[in-house]
Amino acid sequence: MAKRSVAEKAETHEKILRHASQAFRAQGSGVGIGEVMKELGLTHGGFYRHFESKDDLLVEAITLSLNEIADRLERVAEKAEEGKRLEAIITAYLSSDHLLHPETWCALATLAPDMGRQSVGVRKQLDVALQAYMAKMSKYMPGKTQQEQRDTFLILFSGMAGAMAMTRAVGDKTMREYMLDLTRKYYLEAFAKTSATA
Amino acid sequence: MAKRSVAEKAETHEKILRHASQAFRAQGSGVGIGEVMKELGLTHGGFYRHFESKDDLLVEAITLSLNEIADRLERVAEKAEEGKRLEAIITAYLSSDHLLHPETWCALATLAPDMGRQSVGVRKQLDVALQAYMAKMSKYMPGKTQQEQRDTFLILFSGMAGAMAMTRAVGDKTMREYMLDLTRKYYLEAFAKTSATA
DNA sequence: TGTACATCAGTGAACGCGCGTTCACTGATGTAC
DNA sequence: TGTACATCAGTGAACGCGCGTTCACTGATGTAC
Repeated sequence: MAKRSVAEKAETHEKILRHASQAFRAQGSGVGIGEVMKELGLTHGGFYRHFESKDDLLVEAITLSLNEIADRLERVAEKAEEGKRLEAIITAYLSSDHLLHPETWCALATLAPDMGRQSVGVRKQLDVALQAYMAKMSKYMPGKTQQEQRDTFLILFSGMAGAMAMTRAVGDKTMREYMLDLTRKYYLEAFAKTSATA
Repeated sequence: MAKRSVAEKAETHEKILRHASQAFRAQGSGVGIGEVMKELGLTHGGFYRHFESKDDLLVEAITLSLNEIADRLERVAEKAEEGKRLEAIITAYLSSDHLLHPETWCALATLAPDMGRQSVGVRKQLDVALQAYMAKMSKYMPGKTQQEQRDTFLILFSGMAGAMAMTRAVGDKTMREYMLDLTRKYYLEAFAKTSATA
């Protein structure tokens, strides 16, 4: 209707971003601008006062998603006692809550193939977000050097994201629960064995 | 133009299916019917003489894709000498060829999240294709019982599919190659260690 | 084997719909005096 | 502090485009006699 205050504009910007980040995770990067705006009680035309293009929104939304999940897992890790932090991360990542709520969890499990199909410009920006995800998580990974910790992050998180994606691809509910339990046990055993190892 | 012979119809049907199966893997399930038909020198209207709907095509195309990749990996395994078959499968799956040619390789690495967003009816049919994939591959998996072999398939293939999807999500070429090598070494070490273990 | 006719693969226009983006307009906000 | 005016967040129509699906039409194929 009319001009808004600086605070109101920032609020709207964030509402669009947060809602889009959830919508993309839930329904894929094909979600339309009109739909996102409509669900916020706005019309599509106003979108361009906040973002340059849909690609711009996609980059910002995925970046936010990855920051969110990194912070979330960091909180999970910090709540756990020393020595059980990796275990806590794996248990949270491969949880029923993650399976059933793609919109608030890891964007890699829902958008990795979509990310791979973006333009070079978009992917360069997404690389930054991925690096940040890795930087935040790798301190909880086993390994003698930073490089080893990063390697472990790449192996573990790509594996867990694949497990989550494939579990969601399965239609049969019993099979889904089975796969989730199975992979959680595997990653706990392979990466967070508190006993033995040395 | 006019009616075609039975053989010609079957040929067209297969051409549509094969081309769609590659297009979906390369560009995602959003690829349009018109585009698929156009690339075969046909018009969109004729599509419905061969498939009931786009969902029908998607199910058949993903089923074909999964059959194709299972057969391909089976051939790779059979060519390898006894005891090195799993190693051959992992090496082929996490190869540069797979990374660079999503259209002829595993549909799980490109379409798993899309599969998870389909209707209940579509997913029931996709479950059958996934089961067939597992049935063909699990005989090459380590494990004392069929159940153990299937469990290993689920863990290994969801992990490798995730590794491939995340590697493709990375824009930087050096980083991509690094991730591919890293994950290939990990899965070989973790699942196909020919030495030791017993 | 030859003829008449039903079948139906493929065409291309049309359906309603949604996409990303642009733009003239509105009116409250923020600013310059 | 009060007034005049430029700014611009948000609206809603319009742009060209592509989507999945339907349908009247065409003419070669396959079949019934």
